[in-house]
Amino acid sequence: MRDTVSRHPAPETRDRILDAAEALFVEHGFEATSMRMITGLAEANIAAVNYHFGTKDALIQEVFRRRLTDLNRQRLAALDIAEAEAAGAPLKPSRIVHAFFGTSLEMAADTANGGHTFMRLLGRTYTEPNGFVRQFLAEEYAEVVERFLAALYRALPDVPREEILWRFHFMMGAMSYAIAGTDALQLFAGSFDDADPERLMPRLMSFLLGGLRAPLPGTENGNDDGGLARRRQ
Amino acid sequence: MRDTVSRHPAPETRDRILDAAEALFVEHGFEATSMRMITGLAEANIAAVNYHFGTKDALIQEVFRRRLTDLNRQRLAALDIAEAEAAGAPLKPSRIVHAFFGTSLEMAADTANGGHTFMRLLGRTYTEPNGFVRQFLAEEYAEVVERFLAALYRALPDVPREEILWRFHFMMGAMSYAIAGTDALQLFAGSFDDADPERLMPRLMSFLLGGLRAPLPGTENGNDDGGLARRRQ
DNA sequence: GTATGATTAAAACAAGTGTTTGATTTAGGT
DNA sequence: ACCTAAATCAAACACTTGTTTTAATCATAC
Repeated sequence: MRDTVSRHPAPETRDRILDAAEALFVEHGFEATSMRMITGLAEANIAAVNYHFGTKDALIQEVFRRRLTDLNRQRLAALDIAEAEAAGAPLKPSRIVHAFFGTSLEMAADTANGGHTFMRLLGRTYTEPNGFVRQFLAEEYAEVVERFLAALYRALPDVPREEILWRFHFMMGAMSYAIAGTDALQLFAGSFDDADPERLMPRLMSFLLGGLRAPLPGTENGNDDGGLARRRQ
Repeated sequence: MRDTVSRHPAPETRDRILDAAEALFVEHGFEATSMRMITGLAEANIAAVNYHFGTKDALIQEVFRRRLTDLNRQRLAALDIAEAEAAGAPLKPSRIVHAFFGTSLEMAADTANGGHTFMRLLGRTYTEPNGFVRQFLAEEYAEVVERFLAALYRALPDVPREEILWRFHFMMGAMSYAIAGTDALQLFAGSFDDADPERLMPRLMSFLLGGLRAPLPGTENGNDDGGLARRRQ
């Protein structure tokens, strides 16, 4: 039967399909990746994917679920540790940012086990409109986002929550591009070689924190938006 | 003949196809959008797209070209003005950032003529691996990126060029998400209503400039990366 | 009005899509 | 040994894909 987990330790075909799908999705996108490409790379029969997952959409969902559950658990764990150390006091923004994006980049640094592949895929998917994938992401993210936003609200009590929300969103964008990384960078900088992932983490962190702690729009000091923020709130 | 511009002022069918394609691409992606969806929405015959553009790939390319040429011209014009005002002196980073991202957001603010639609599509495409589209983008962007990077290098002589390049990349990511905007934000913040595009510009500008001018990674003061940047360069 | 070239139209093309079927193999429990 | 359920397989399903073909229409110039 097609119910996912059986008594037996689950043969390897299922996992080979997931790995192949993940790799092909990030390279060609969901729609451009056919079942035959997947089963071909996984060296499985074409019917295997329907047998193990039911439909292509269910396969896509499972590709996300298996990694995202882990990732979000790590994120929450990192936040737990930080909050435990703070012993009730509001966290420093940098700790929060690091708990979230640090774990993300750690997974992205894992090129051997496909973590990097997956994070690229994830970054793209936020802005993609794959109806059911978005819905699924929203559910999978609900708790994590709630916890981290709450932490940021406490850490930055003077900043309007709306603003924090947007900046968190911007940070996600920067991270997404950071992970897409060199491939995308070469797009507008032909001669570019330094892709040292060791340096990516501090690079991104500096940028994110700089953005998060930037003076609020509408503030007159140091903002200098070129005269475009005439409208004050 | 299928040569693009004829003697006659070009009938409207061609443009209807481009508009329809643009709208559908941003909603479903390139591969998931079929010719029949396009010609259906454009109220044209299925053969019309091959007649006017040759192939689907050529159509995709033209969807980008017609807007990107304009956008990049505006970006360069904005930079020209800024440099003229500076009269040879290095520009302020904020002016450069504003010349680039301000024009981008202006196009994104145009919801009536499809500018918003296109900018969302563009933001996604940077990180997408559509072989020939990426190649095309690289060519189309070459001059603009060269000019803006050169301006930033002059404006921030103390910052390693490598670092500037990365931060420019991060800024592109933040902008991409900013434009993807509310749709993506609702993904992890269900109750969210403020999508006022008037406020987006100053919001993003503050964040971008904060990130661009953040202390360099490895710098000991104010960095606070949570202790992960042990490795010093 | 007729010739000319650009555009549109309907129909078909081969190839590829996700999914299903039914038979066959594999493995484990009693 | 037999039985049973899980897993794999080859083949076919109905349908959609991008593209091409051939004929019909349209507008304009002479």
